[in-house]
Amino acid sequence: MQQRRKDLRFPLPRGFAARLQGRRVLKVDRRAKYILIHLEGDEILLCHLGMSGRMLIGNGPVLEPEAHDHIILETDDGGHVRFNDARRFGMMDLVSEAGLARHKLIKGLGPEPLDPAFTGAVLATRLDRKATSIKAAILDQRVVAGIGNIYASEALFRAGLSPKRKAGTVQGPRAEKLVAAIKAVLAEAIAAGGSSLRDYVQTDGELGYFQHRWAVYEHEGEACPACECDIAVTGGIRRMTQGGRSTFYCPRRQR
DNA sequence: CACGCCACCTGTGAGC
DNA sequence: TGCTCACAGGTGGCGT
Repeated sequence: MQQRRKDLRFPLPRGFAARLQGRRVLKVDRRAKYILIHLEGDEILLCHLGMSGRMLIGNGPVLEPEAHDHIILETDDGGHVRFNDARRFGMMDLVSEAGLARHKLIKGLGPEPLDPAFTGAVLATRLDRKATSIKAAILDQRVVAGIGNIYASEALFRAGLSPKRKAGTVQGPRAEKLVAAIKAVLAEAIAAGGSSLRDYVQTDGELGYFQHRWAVYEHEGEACPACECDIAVTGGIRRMTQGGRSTFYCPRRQR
């Protein structure tokens, strides 16, 4: 294990390298956008990729680290896993199994969107009386965990809901429809290998290709795939800024 | 407490 | 060609 910086977004924990040294990996899973690497000895390596972070798996030792290779995990078969993150919005921490649910980055997280327990009724309850926009609400990891800016626009488009709609009004059938849309968008994106912006790659180095299926994201001015309307009249897909983030939507289809 | 906004950091691409 | 500037996938923290 090579630790090439003392911090990522946050300081790495004291004794970080020593606490990883020689630990066998028991399993890897995740909660929301956090990767959980469970290690022998009651230690979980908690990782978040931020916006630009990548885990790159390679054979053999890392002879010459590349720019922004911050953490290099060496495996006992002679291979390695590099955490590379140009923007350094990613983070890592170590936590015990019992401490995970109480960890400050984990404890407030909302339900997993792909969990069968995440239903329209559950979302409706969590949105009840929320004054903020539905776009901001589904991006809020405390409301539902794991939806990012691209999939928020895509899910609202599929559900036919305006991103500007007050979150508290998404109740009953609207909440059911939104939950179905969120599940469908995420499942399809996972099956397609994720979305690529610029140089995003999967662990095998291939580009994700869900971006080719975006209906609205980065399609400003283009025809809405669900409308028959004349683009010369409607202007097609629109882009606006909400909370400093881009939102793409069809004002005719989404209400 | 709920909400809106900014900062964090670097790379990229557009515009001049 | 080379410079400057706006913007980018996330989220913690602060002010209101």
